Amino acid sequence: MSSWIRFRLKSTKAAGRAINMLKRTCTCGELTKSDVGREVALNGWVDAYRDFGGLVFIDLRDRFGITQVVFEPSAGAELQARARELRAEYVVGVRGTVAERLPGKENPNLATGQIELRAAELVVFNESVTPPFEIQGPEPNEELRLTYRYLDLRRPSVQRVFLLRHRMLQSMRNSMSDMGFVEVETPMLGRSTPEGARDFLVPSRVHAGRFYALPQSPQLYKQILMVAGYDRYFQIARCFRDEDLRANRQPEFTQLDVEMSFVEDEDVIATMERLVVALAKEFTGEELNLPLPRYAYHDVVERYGSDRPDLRYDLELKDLADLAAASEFQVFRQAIDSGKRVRGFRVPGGGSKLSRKDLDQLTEYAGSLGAKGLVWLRVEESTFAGPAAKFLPAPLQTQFRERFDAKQGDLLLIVADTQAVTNQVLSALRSRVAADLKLYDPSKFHYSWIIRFPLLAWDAEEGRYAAEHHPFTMPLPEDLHLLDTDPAKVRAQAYDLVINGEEAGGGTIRCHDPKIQAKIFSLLGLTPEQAEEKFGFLLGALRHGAPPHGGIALGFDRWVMLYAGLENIRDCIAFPKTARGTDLMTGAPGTVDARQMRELKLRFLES
RNA sequence: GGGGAUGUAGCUCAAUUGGUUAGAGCACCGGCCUGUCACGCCGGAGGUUACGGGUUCGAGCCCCGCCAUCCUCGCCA
Repeated sequence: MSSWIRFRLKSTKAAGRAINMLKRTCTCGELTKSDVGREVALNGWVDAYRDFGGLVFIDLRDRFGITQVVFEPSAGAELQARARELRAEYVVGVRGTVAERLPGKENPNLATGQIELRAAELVVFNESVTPPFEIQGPEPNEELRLTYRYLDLRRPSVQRVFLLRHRMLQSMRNSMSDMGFVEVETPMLGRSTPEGARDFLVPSRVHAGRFYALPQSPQLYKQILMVAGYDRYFQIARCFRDEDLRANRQPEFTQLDVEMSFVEDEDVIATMERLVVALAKEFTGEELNLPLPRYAYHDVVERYGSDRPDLRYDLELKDLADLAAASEFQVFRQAIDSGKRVRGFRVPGGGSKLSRKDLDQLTEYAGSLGAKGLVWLRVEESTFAGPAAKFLPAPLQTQFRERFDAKQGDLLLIVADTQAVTNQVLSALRSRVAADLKLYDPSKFHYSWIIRFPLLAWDAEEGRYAAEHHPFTMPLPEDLHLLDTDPAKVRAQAYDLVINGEEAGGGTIRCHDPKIQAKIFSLLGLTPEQAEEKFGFLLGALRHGAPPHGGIALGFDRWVMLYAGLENIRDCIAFPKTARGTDLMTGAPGTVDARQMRELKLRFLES
């Protein structure tokens, strides 16, 4: 039994007894044979009732477990009659004696299956209308689960997730504190800053026409805390981004936000690895070897088509430019001639395991991601099979074989297109094929760091560079000279933690050198005046004695999702939003009345 | 904003090529039952097939529109 219940039981003993209150002495998950003979009281929800006329059984449920209660004739006709009225999800208190079950009547599926509670007193705290779905029944559809979230959250399989989330939160907080980090809260009502995602805005009543913005992350505050000398900061921070949602993306989410002073990237990475090792051990039982593998951004994009590759399986991409150029196959030739790329990967055993229909579906999938086609080649004893095979003469087929180290029964998947499209399509195909063919153990985890991201990315639409991470990132020292000559080649002191192909977190060493910062601003198309206007408070802080500093933010929800074995981030957020940002339980976002609008001096424009 | 999937009883699902009165299990209601634990047995009620149009002798099924949920591209670390 958890200690807080014992504490409450003691502390309330002397308090005045409310009428009809029957306080529990135990939870529904803890009674065993050693409790036989005790008089106890349980509180909980009716999970199931079985009425035999002369004998009534109730399964009583709370978050600790289920205990069978039996109402025998000897308890009195009146008590039995009232027990017979109980229905699913009624909330009751039962007092009685713990009894050993009759021989042969034990239930091995219940932790409490050796005993039952012989009821002597029953209090119905509350009845329940018939629930829209059964708490222990088949999984209702998600729309219904979110509408009746209070019932969904009552389901044991869901409670398991939130108990895990709680324990991970506690463990993380303790680890950070033990490593000397100070937890500081930063504001939710802040100032809108450019760059990054769209802000959620909150209108100011006092200052009509002005708005607060909910934080996309505590980024600027945590840097200011470093200037203020807090040295090691962390926060379990709620962040808000008003962008379209995905299976792993919610408009408000929780991140472990970290910042450290007097550090280089190695220090941040090493510190986070200690945390990852501790959590992995506690919640997955796995002992990780340190350091975790690290890959340079350019290498993983080349080898896997993604900056967050799922490395639980191999399926490494190969470049085929030279072979494609030597072929007569128009799809390949045209791609090469127009400066595009031809790349692909080998699926071990895929030639025999994937049917023609599977391959057609993969082709369709590739098309939906922007590819004009998908070249597939089944590797046979000495030849290739597939629509494109006839365009590849035997000597070239041999070279393909060697390039992929292909064996009979394998499958080659090849895409000819731009760098961006081949990346996108091939990385998506990698994960889909790996999942379809079960090329990895879904209960295992793969952790890696992706490092040396580009500092800047060219934004064709805006005609300027945009910060790849954020505008206060420090370039790699050896790339500093490229800021003037070839800014796109400058690599950043940036690092992402990737778990199973999910971006679990990312961070950078910050730029505390005003000269370098000024240069970056100018590349971003910001004049000193504009930079001052937008980030003045941070720049001001950086001029008042800023230590070298850097940090990271880990996506906590995604981490819980992975460790809970979930495929959807909503399932580890107690009250999540739908993909369109609504809350089906509360109806948010809702309208507000005219008086609130007037107070804020806002008017709704019909679109 | 684009692409895709789904929507049938309270829930989970079925319903041949467009063809009789849209079915099953669970839940619900009534009855019986002293050892069940997915209790069992008997009986009952429950449907605007998301919604709005259309085609057809006839639509759950085909067409158009629309709403909701999910996945995804764009977007977003």
